[in-house]
Amino acid sequence: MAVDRHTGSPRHTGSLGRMRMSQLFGTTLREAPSGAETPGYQLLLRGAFIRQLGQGIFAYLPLAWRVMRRIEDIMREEMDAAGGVELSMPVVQPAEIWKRSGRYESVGPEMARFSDRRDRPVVLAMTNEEVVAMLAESEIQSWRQLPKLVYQIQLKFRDDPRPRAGLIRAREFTMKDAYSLDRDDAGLDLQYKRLRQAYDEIFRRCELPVIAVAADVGMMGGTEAHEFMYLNPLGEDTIVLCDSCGYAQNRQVARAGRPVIDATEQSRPLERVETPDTPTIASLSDFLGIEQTRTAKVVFMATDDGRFVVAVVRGDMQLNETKLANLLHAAELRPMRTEEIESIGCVAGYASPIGVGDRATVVVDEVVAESRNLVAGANEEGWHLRNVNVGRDFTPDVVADITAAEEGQPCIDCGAPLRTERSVEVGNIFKLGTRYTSLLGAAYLAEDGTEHPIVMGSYGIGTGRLFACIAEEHRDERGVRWPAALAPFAACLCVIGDEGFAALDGVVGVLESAGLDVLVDDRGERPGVQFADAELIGSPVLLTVSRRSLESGGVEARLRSAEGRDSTIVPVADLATWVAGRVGDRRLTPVRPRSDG
RNA sequence: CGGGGAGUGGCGCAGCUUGGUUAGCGCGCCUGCUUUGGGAGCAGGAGGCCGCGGGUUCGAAUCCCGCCUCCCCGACCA
Repeated sequence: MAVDRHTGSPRHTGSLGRMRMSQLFGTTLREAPSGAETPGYQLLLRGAFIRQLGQGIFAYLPLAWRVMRRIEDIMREEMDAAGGVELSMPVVQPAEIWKRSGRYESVGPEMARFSDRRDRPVVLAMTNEEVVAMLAESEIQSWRQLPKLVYQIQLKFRDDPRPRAGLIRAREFTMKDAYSLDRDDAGLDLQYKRLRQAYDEIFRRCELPVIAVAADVGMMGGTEAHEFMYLNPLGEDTIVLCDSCGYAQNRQVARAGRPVIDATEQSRPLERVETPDTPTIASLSDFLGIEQTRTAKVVFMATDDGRFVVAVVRGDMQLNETKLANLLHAAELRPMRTEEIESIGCVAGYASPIGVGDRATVVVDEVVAESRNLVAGANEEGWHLRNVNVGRDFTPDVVADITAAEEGQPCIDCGAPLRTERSVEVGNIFKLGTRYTSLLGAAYLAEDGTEHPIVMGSYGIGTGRLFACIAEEHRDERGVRWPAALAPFAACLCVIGDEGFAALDGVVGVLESAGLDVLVDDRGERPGVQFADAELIGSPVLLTVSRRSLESGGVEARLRSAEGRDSTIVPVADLATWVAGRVGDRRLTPVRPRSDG
């Protein structure tokens, strides 16, 4: 068939039309738009996978959408295998249900709120515990109807104060969120464990290396939580790892082994010492010529319900605000303002918990409580106190671990030095318990006729974020190298010259009849342009048909994952087998339901 | 919200300090010819409220004021 590459008329007929490059929507870019600094994000923009429409708001163009659908299909298979059923819950929700759970007030401006035409307050969904609890209330009456696992893949909106790194932290994003409903904690434990396995399998099939770490429950509430972390410096979470025993926790909750403290040291008398110009621990230890471990510092925080908190940690350690907030059952902590600090009789930079009395809650870190004779402020500009001892000089309201684990500190389990890593949270699982179900009245009748609140769990994976992390993980300087199971197409076919176009139908035919999807570059571009775009798009198999390849006996084929550009000639008759053998994971295999345990 | 940076054809940038023809360059785009294995060559074109509004001035992309948007750092964040 003669093919006119220049008139704009259709270049092929029949089923090829589904996968012509000329049909795709979006232009590849030689340079990434300024402002995109994350390397994978740059490649997604250059390859016309995504376009930004506003801060944290993106359009997924056809290439990205094909990848997203494949990711979603993997998630559906694994969620179904874990016993889940898919449903869809509304994005626009009545504010009423969020008021009933108490989160309408507690989550803050991160939740988008507006009014409908009759002035009724509504919100955009940022997660769906309330809706699930309401559905459970209406649908579940008996213990016989439990357990359940429901999930959806659906849009979320969170008005994040600072979106960044493209899709890694967007405001609008899709998320797979799942919710388990059980009779009791034992049932929840079982589903939690099963979902954790399902998540491991999802990330394995997506070829994204993640580790599960124990995490803070945050705004979700509940008793236990794990986050699935992709280790990458562009992440915003710090996790604490022990290479020796496998301890892995989010820094928000991680504990480190305590330093050995000499408990036999005698308490010495309190002593005022003049220390001009020493408002920081560093300047204080320099001035007095003592280790920072011999000092105590005071951090002033206020809770969202207006309580003042004086937190005392050793000078060389950092306050962990999450630990402190959890300890105080506070939704939020903020630093106290200077005038507030003065109002409780303290002087910033030279602060002491001595004399605060009941004007604030005094929380002392365990290490400080056990140490003797520390140097602390004197609540007077330019003065400190030597030999401060907890218990003798002031009485704390609470003694607890409120410091952040640091790189190099001993592991609490095995004592080996801890390591910290930056990471991106791509999924999480929470044991919620009865927090939502009891507030929203979701209960069931047990075998013995007594009523109990349903026990709930919640499980999320950010699909857009997962997509972005995969692009960060699998790339080189020329583009993304998509895992075979996820690539927008199994193969990309570059077509060179009239001879290439003439052979096109036969080549694509054998691939299509083998069930392989091919993106045909029918643009008639020069070879270099086609090669560059094929590598940018990143399908696992790169094919070229041309006079040269045909004279050599077939189609040139190589793998996108290969380092060099060496290719082999594959006869057309063998092509389907060759390609299929190299994208084996791509055709999704049925997943059998897992047995429990 | 605080600190920093940037808005000029689809993308990347220059011009602005020191106001003055028709706002320029590379890539991309359109037409023609030549080309066809790693982002072609030649020729001819199209495309700009120079982010928005106000002000100064005979005259503003350029100077002044206000606002908006985007990016980075921090605060914040399931």
